[in-house]
Amino acid sequence: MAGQHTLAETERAVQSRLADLTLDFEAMAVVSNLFRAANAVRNHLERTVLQPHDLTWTAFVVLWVTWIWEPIETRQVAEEGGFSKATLSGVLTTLEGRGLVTRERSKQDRRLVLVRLTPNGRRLMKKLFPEFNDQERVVVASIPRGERGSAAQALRQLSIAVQT
Amino acid sequence: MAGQHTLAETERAVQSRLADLTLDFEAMAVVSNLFRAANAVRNHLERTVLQPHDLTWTAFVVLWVTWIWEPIETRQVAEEGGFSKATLSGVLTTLEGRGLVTRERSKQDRRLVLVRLTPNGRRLMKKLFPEFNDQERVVVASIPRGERGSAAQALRQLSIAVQT
DNA sequence: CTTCGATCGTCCGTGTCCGAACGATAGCGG
DNA sequence: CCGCTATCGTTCGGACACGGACGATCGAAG
Repeated sequence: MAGQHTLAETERAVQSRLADLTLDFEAMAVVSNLFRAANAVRNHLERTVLQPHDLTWTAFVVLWVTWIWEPIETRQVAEEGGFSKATLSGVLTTLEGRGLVTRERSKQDRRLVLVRLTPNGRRLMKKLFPEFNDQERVVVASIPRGERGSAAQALRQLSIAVQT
Repeated sequence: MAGQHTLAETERAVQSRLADLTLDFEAMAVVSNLFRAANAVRNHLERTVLQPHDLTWTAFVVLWVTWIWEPIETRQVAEEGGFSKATLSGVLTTLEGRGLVTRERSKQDRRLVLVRLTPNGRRLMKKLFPEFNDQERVVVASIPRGERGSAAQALRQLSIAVQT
């Protein structure tokens, strides 16, 4: 939803299709801008930081979570990263093939699989994360310094509001 | 990034990996919560509104954009929806197969393809969009009424900040 | 010790999602 | 009117992304 039409134009167009219904355009604007922003920021970070290292977004998230919490169980990686176990399984196979992470069955509970970074993986993250954080700085530069905390809090509220 | 660790725990863990570097944790929190919120909201809307009608997120966005602006060129649909022309091409084929949209070559410029809704597609959207907007209301209910405008504006700023 | 329900990670099928390459078309300069 | 260059939508290959089904494993109840 990152088009060229203004909000007012969109409202007028929608209104003409559903003239008889009362709609919440403010809610529509918040949700629509949420996805527009998430898409734009993700594309920016992928282009500027991830693509030069031949990493996808999801692969980077997996590396990041593992880097911070290793050794970590796969279910926790999926939970922290916000995607399904099925998705993680494929990404882990890719990263394992590139020699960035290792899988290892837990001795205590042989249903679990522990994920770790290889030395190469750690070296990559030590170089990559500062670059990533630099670009995060660029992204939030448009929000006044004093409002960043409340912005993060409002976004957190959105997540909590829709949790089942 | 929707895990169980607190922000403070994460900061401490990251700091211990990069003790020698100055990082912007506030920027990190904003970006991370942005994706957490976008994912959570999308999942919520998919579950509550889209799945009962057997529609994916992207398919709904395509239908919505087309519904508002038809007839519309495919490049504009992709631009408004925030995905690539390649992605759109596949989704359009699916929607065409289900009899919800039509493709038509432009007479003026035969490189262009115009997209329209079928009567069935229009009927579906007329029923679906009010349901969607109802859930958008639920999502933003956690943000105080007076702050929704500025929240939408802040998100819009994020998109603009990373536009090349 | 044995059954049984719960939970783990993986696999499968289907549907996005993108960059790159492609053929078709348009509009320009000569 | 004829190449050149730009732009269009599609296709292709590879990597996500998810729900559901699966075998392996655990813990508890009997």
